[in-house]
Amino acid sequence: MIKIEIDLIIAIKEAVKKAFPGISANAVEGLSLEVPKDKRFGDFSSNIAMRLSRELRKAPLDIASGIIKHIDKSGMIQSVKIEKPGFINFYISNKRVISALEDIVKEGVGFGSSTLGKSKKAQIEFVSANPTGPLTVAHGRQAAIGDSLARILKFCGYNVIKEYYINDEGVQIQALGKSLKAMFMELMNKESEFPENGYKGRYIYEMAKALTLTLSPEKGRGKGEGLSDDFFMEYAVKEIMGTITKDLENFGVHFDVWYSQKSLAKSGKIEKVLEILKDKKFLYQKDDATWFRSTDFGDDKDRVVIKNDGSYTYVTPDIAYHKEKFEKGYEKIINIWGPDHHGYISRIKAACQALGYDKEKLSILIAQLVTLYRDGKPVKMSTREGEFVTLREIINEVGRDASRFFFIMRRTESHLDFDLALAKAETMDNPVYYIQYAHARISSIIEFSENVKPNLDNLALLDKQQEMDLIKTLVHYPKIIEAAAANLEPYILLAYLQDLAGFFHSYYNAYRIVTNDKPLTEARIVLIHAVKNVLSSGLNLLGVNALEKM
RNA sequence: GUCCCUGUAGCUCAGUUGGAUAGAGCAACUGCCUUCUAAGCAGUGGGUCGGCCGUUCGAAUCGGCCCAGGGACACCA
Repeated sequence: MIKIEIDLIIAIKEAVKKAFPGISANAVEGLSLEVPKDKRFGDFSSNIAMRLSRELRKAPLDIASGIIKHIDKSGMIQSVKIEKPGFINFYISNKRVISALEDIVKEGVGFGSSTLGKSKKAQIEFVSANPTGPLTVAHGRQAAIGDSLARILKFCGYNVIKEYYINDEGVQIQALGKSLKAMFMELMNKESEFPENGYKGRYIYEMAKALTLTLSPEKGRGKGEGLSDDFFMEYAVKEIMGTITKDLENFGVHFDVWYSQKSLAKSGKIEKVLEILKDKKFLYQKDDATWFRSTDFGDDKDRVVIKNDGSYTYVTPDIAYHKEKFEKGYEKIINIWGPDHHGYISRIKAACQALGYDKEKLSILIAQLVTLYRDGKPVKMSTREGEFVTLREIINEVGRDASRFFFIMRRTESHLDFDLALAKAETMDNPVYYIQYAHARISSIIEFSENVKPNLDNLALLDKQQEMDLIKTLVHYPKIIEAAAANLEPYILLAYLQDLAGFFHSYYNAYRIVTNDKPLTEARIVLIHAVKNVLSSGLNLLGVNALEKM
């Protein structure tokens, strides 16, 4: 909560106690203010009068007028008005707004950051794409959201670890190895058999082609004899993980931990977690398989953890993996999954509860589908068939900034239409440039006025409507950051930056920053510096560059 | 069939967790560059918040029942 708000709430609480001495203590506890959508209703609004109506058995309007009699209107408050049903609306004085700007300037680049997270350990696992092919648009969205979220949480004082879970074993990986082998054999004019669930993408061909060059006949295995399935499998995983890592780095996404499922399997942790579940009586045998009683925790049906052939299902290692997350002491565990994993939420949460962990610490976000539009038509995709648009292609086509921005533009759980032409357009249609342009414009003005020093002494000269709007918007930045963190939604920040940029463009067109009036210019330069700082801070949290020139 | 998500302006979407006359961008139309970046600004038009009922001071928001679209319902990963 921001300082003005805290001061206001204290003032209201005192006024309520003075106006209605007999009021119960908890009536004013947890009192919060609202920022009205419409400026006409003031800078902050309170519904306390309506809330107290029942307890006091009085009309909200009467309660409101009783309260405002006891509110000190000197200093921070310009005026207080009562509106129809019983709202009390507060209009903050210019003086108080300007002192808020002073505080913002003094905080500098740290403005907006907080210690809300209290250095608690947080882990965010995202992308975690199977190494069976290149990253696609869908992964791009998860990468952009996850990385931005990590930055925001860090800004809020969390100790954040970004983790990628590598699914480097299992049926799909075997199919990948076999696909590569088949392609390699074909290129060597040897008999080959393409697996039923094989991967047909162009990247398979390219890997096979590269192998034909590196595996020389002199080494005695050039024709493919003696090359095991495992060899091809490991080779393919290594290669693909290499390109995935590179793509992510190019996208500005850096992971702290790469967690291999294979290593998890080798560690014996899967057997251990099964033992624990068994001891707790959450496992039973049926049809030669071992089942987990996930229905005890609200899942639709029980789940198989050991198949009748003795192998594990997909969830089994994942249960062990999640146990480890809790064991490592993370207070906030965030997973970002694709929509196809929707059904797994309840079973993973069930497993965590069965193991005795607090499921509230685990947030599983589903990053909904991305529909790519090219020339107004949706682009169809299928990984198996090799028909897909890769993240790399998107970055090459529209650039890193625009792609990150577009991926974050909508709520995580809502479908996203990604229009390639729009993202690429360097015109006013494109919202990325709108924000970057505001930042570049400010840089340009600052450069133009390099002989003018920002001067805090003259801030009282700021009295224009647009100036107050700008400062009030800046004041809300910390609240926005908190909201984005609390809701795990970076788009809240993005929308705010659009607003802020809008207020700046408006101001810029209404008034000149640099004039012959030196004190006024000094004050305005202070203001635009503050705007620039917040724009750059916010863009940075989204992983988008704040450009000095455009 | 069961469960989950979605339904708000011509299009793409917000709506501060129940607040006031429901907003933004795009598209359409009208203006603004001899002065700090026109990738910008100012303005106009555009709505049965899918429908009905309920909860209360107050509902796009909460509950129930319908309608429409999408997704998930493996001893696949």
